Amino acid sequence: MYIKMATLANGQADNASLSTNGLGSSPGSAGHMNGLSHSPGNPSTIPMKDHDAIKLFIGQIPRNLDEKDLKPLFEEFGKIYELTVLKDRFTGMHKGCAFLTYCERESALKAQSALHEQKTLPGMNRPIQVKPADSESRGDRKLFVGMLNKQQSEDDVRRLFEAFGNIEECTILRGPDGNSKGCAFVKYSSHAEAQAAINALHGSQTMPGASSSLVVKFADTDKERTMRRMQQMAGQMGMFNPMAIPFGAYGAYAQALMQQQAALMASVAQGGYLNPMAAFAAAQMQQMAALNMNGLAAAPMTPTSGGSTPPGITAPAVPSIPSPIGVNGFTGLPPQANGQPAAEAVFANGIHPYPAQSPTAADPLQQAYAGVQQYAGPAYPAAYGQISQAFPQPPPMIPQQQREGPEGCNLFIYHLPQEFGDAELMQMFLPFGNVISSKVFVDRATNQSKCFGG
DNA sequence: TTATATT
Repeated sequence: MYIKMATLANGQADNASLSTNGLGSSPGSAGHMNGLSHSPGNPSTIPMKDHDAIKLFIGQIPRNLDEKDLKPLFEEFGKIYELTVLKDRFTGMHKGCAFLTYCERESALKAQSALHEQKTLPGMNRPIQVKPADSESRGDRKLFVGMLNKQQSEDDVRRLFEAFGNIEECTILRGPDGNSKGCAFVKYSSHAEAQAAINALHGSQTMPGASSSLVVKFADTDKERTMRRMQQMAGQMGMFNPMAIPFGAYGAYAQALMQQQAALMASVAQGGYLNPMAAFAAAQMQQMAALNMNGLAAAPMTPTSGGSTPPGITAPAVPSIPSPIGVNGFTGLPPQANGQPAAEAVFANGIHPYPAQSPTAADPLQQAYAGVQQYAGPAYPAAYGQISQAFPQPPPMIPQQQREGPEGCNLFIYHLPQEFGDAELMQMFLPFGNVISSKVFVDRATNQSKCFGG
């Protein structure tokens, strides 16, 4: 009864709160099933929470701790209403954080002041985070601040921003060595404060040593962050990396497998054994599905948000641009990942594969490799071997009958004409010597040539 | 020059 009345008094009444049992709050949805929470049904055992209870976000949790391990730590501060470790929706992988709601608001406040950044759980190198979950507050209030002087401290940044509102958090982004990356996050109590800071400070000054004036803007949304990560990853491995093929073709299968293999996956990932491609694929399988894996064209990436257009991937629509055929060694890694551009030996078409002296300068998505390089090793070595660790019985991602020549004799060819098949490919290269095998990669869905092969 | 996570 108390709850029902309190709920109504608070103006929060909805259908749920007026349901037959009078319970105004229902914790979580499916998520709480695995968590620690009350068992509905027996009134005498139903824990009730304050109508103004605070849902806390707990961060920096070792991935080997689950709800029952965490419970004792937090019970010190009061009766727990709900405790849920966050897990990846597909892989089940522990995300290293949790949500915690106490029955009483006061318990949450006590826990926050006693624990937030006050201790570090075993195996973590940052202190535990205990603070109201994002869902508890509304609106964009976190700013990204760029073009700071690398010497500036959190206090310096606070001083710069405090005039515009109450700063809840201020963090300088630092590399592993502790050096500032010249940017920071500043979180205000409200959106209005954040906006005021943007209006007053963005572009207002240039810090010593910075290459342009101060940047003050709302921090990236999730979607933007994901896009950024994909771009970075794409740049690191190169969009022509043949390793992309198995993931593209078997993405759905891999995804299903990953659910079954969640535990193994998690431990492998924690151990750091997955290569970037595999880790990327595991983490971003969802997003990857929307991508055309050959990297030339991309499906429109959710142009739903009214915000800024996601940069990068969709921009260079190469297919309409005729490109010279390129021939490249299968190294399993993109050329730029090998450090120096590999042997600039023979270029069949005379076009240099890289922008002169500056392989890193160009947009990786626009780097159309064209040239001949030696095959550094067996096909698909790097990732195939390691993926096997995560997939004990990997699907036949690579045609087993595909023949591979001796080391140094295998070539990766791209920018093939659409109509090229295996035979044409072989024909083209026969004049240069005995061809053991030729294979043009074909999109399984469309049966269209992907315009590259080996 | 966008982090260690936010059902």
